[in-house]
Amino acid sequence: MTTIVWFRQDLRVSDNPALFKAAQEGPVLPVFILEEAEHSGDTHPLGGASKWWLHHGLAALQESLPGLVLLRGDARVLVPWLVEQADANAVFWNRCYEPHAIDRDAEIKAGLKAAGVRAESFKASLLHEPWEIETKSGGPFKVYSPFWRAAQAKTVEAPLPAPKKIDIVPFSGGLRLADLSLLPAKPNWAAGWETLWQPGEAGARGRLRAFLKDGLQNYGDLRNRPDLPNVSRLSPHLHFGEISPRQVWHETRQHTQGNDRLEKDGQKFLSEIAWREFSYHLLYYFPTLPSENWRPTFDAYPWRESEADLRKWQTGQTGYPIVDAGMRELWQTGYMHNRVRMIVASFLIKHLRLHWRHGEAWFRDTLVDADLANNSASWQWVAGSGADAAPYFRIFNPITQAAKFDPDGAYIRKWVPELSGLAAPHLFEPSKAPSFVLEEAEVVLGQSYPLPMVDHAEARKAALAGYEDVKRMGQNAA
DNA sequence: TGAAATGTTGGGGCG
DNA sequence: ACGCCCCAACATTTC
Repeated sequence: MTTIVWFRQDLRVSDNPALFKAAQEGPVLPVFILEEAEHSGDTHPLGGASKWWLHHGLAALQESLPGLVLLRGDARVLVPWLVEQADANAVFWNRCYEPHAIDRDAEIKAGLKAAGVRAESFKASLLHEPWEIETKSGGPFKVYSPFWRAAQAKTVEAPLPAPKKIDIVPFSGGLRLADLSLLPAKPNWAAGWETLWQPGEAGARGRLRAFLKDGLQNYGDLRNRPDLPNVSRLSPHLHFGEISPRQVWHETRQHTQGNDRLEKDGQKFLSEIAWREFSYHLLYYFPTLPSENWRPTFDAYPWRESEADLRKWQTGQTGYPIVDAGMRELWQTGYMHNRVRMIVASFLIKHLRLHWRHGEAWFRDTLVDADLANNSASWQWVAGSGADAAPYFRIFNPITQAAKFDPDGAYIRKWVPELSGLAAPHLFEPSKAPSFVLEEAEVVLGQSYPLPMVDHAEARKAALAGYEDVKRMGQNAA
């Protein structure tokens, strides 16, 4: 009476409803299937950084679940195949919400049921199912704040413990982790990443606890400071389900209880978790979110195309220190501080007028926390084309943003070391520094560090001018 | 979870 | 003493 537990984006044993229920019922065969884009039909496949994380996340899961079977290929084929091989009578999994995953799971579930095999899916990756939260008139929310209000009115279920005992069925037909080829070969751009990150369930719990203890105080303000350690850095753990939002929710509340100020910071932190929920809500109801403007009027925006400019942005050679610092942090660590994500995204879209899809694709390939819902919702948020998005005319000034949020320049100095000799005000805008200051700092603009690839004031004007087309489109439609 | 342009106010220098 | 101008400093509007 074996139950297959199909792991996907839920690489944990605690608060794992599919695993918990299966373990209660009897013998369990846990499996993870690496799907390649060519058979999954996924138009937004796993990026390189995500693969690195996945490798280590699976390694950690294998330690707590020694019988975890690894397969590679088409889940539509492999799940039924495994059912037959293991003579299983049920398959359990925790739900995913990406459009291609929904289609795939529905098809697999129908096939299993037709074959007389039990198939059950569970809520595990969200506080609330996208369809559990709706407006008074019965539709999806399109604005964050009322969504968050509605979410707060609901109770968040208590997390499940890890199963006391799991009777794991042996299976010999799986692959070794190395056979999944998830790690970069040469060049090994992820060298040293294991000192930055601890993928896996234990790492996730440790990160949450460290954050609550050392980072949560004054989170409301300090979370905007890329030079300080006051963000949780839980995003990759959440993406791969090494910790559940329920666990984060309850542990945060427990930690802050009774301390008014800390409770406020905790609430602010949970509201960021709620942005993740809102993104999933949007993706569920608007499955074209990853590729199409949510506001169709933005189709009229006159985007530029420039491989060379895109490359400068990707490699952190724009000549704007805060932008370059962010892009280099991303490349070197698989992560970027959220405040800086907004700045670099605004720069790509508004200063360079390159389509947000280019940014979405680059982030998806390079972020360890790349997440279809968060990534596409956030890019459209910055572009102004999304639901409850920032207005298009809100254009970040990369110089004042740097001065505001990296006041001492420590973040810039860390990631753009060729500017480390410059003192604070000049560091934000080297091109305006007097020549003797540059000389003193051993900065040669155009050589050791690029000149600004665009002029801020001009770029801003051009971006706003382009927006006129969008407005015109809106008028025509109305 | 902006920035820049424009408008308003009030203190101080000055004839 | 007074009006005038300049211009921070702050507020409001616009993009």
